[in-house]
Amino acid sequence: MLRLSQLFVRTLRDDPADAEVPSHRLLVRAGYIRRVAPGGYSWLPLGWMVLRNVERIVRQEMDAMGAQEVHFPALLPRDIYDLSNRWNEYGDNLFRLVDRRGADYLLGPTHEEMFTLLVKDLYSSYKDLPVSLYQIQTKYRDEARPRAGILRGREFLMKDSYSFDIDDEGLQLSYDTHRATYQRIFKRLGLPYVIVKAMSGAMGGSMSEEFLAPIDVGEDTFVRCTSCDYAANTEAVTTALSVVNDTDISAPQNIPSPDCPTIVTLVNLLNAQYARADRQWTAADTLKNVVVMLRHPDGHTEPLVIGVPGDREVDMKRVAAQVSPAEVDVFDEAAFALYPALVRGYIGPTVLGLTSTSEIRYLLDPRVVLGSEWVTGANQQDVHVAHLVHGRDFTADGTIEAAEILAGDPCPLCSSPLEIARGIEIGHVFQLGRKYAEIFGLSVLDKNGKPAVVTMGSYGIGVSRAVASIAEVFHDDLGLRWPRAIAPADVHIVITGKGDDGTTQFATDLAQQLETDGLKVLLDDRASVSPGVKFKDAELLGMPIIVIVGRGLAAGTIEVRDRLANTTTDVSSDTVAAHIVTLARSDG
RNA sequence: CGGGGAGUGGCGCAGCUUGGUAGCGCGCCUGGUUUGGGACCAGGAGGCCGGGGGUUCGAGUCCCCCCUCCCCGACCA
Repeated sequence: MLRLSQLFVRTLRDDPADAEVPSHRLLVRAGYIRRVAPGGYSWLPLGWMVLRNVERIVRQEMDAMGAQEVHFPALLPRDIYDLSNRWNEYGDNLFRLVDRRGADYLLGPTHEEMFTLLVKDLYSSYKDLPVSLYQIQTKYRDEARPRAGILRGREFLMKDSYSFDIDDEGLQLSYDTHRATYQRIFKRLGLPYVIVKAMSGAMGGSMSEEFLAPIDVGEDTFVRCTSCDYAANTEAVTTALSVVNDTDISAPQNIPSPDCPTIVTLVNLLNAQYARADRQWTAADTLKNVVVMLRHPDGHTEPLVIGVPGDREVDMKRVAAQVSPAEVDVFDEAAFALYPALVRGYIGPTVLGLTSTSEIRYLLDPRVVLGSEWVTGANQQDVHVAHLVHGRDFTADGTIEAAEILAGDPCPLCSSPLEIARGIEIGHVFQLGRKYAEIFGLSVLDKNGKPAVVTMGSYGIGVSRAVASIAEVFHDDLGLRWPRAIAPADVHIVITGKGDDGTTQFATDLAQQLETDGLKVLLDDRASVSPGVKFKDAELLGMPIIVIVGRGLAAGTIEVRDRLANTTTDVSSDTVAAHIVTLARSDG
């Protein structure tokens, strides 16, 4: 039994000034967490109970699917991460440190390397596979911008697991098993989620899906089809390729366009001086060429021009996801000086491409379809060119999904409109393939006695982030509202009375009875605290059931509030214990 | 790394324009009165006013430099 008179907690009357999102605000105000550094939080007793409850559910389900728990150090030597090149690839997000002998160490941001080496260390036969291992570990990432309390910390608790299979069919099975387990976990946690297609990013590999909790304060943007079940992170949305067959387009025509370096000025000029008979020119008629500088993990840089329809912005997040592990830098003045072929404001496709004289890589968004005609830069100051046809007058080195995705865009599967929403990434399942196995030489002997490279999957759940996500979903104006499965206690008993009126005695007996019945009770036994304060605290702290032992006791009734359903019931003091036990064991 | 906001007892804030004894509310301690919606009275404790340099008889306040935090973007469980 938890007694509020003894519990190490202090609730705050006012919202902390530095907290914006509800989970951060309420977790601090209710005394669940305290900030100690940017992206670093201490867990106080109530918060720690919630975190451990989430962890327990995750662990139970992982064990139930047959995965086995291990535990690695967070402090890891550099050489292992040099082999996978992640000492470099991870960039500034890696916490690096040096020991007394001058040796480089890092704090693990994720543990693919360690798991791969561990399996290599112990296993050497196909008979040993498949195997899935996991750990629940504190991870460290030196995030550029930690935010929203424990939603994005620099130190956070994560369940990461890895599957090892002899062939692709096995990997698919392991992947499906993890996926199903994740669905069970999030159901038990009470977290709503959408499974979206994702980019494989810096990890390499192929099939990848994210579990997003659809919450507006989330950092991921995803699309969902309004009619079929297509859903994807905007980074991973694909555009159906099509072709225009119009052989009746005029030859390219240069048009003088002084002081028209932007799409808006260009469209205005076209309508003023080159008005077309059928309709107005729009930004969608223009081909916008955006230059970025790619910085590869080995340090070398490369310019890249991306062509998108002029009515769309380039979504740098999408670009970054597709050029990963290279990083995208802005193309600044100094860079333009190095590449005179690129005329700022008048860049056009005719001088671009790896096989052109400029040797600058040129990629097109798939919306710039083969056979379509465009107005675009003519690669000289103050000149644009019209009637330039993709495939006839210019080609590119390939396609890149770069244009921003807008609500109403057609679904790539069924062409119905897409809707856009924000979400918190609470889980990620991923077919890694053989990348790490090859790097670390993880192979086993197959049936024929020949070495076969193992194929891997990697799967993560942000445990501490799940706590924040649950708080985001389950709160109201008054405070937190924990689902029964993860609440620090099942019942919060409030005593309002003078102490000599029998309320304290009754409440204490009731608490004892409920504990005997297997419930966890938080008893507000504070003397000389006014009822108003106790009510406010009970609502803020968020136990799913609030029981008030007060003035009704004289008439033989106890007030039972269901914080989740937001209902209040007066129950006879004789039967209240049974009533509460039943309520606590119901769904919710 | 770009843009915006902010650093004053544990928490929330005022004071700065116009330099002159560091304040308010909450919380905390003591005593008393209260007890169904953040009670009341009286008395208390607690502050290198983010840091460093300057200007001045005198700086929380004016000037310069630095640091930190929060929010929005670029990056990621």
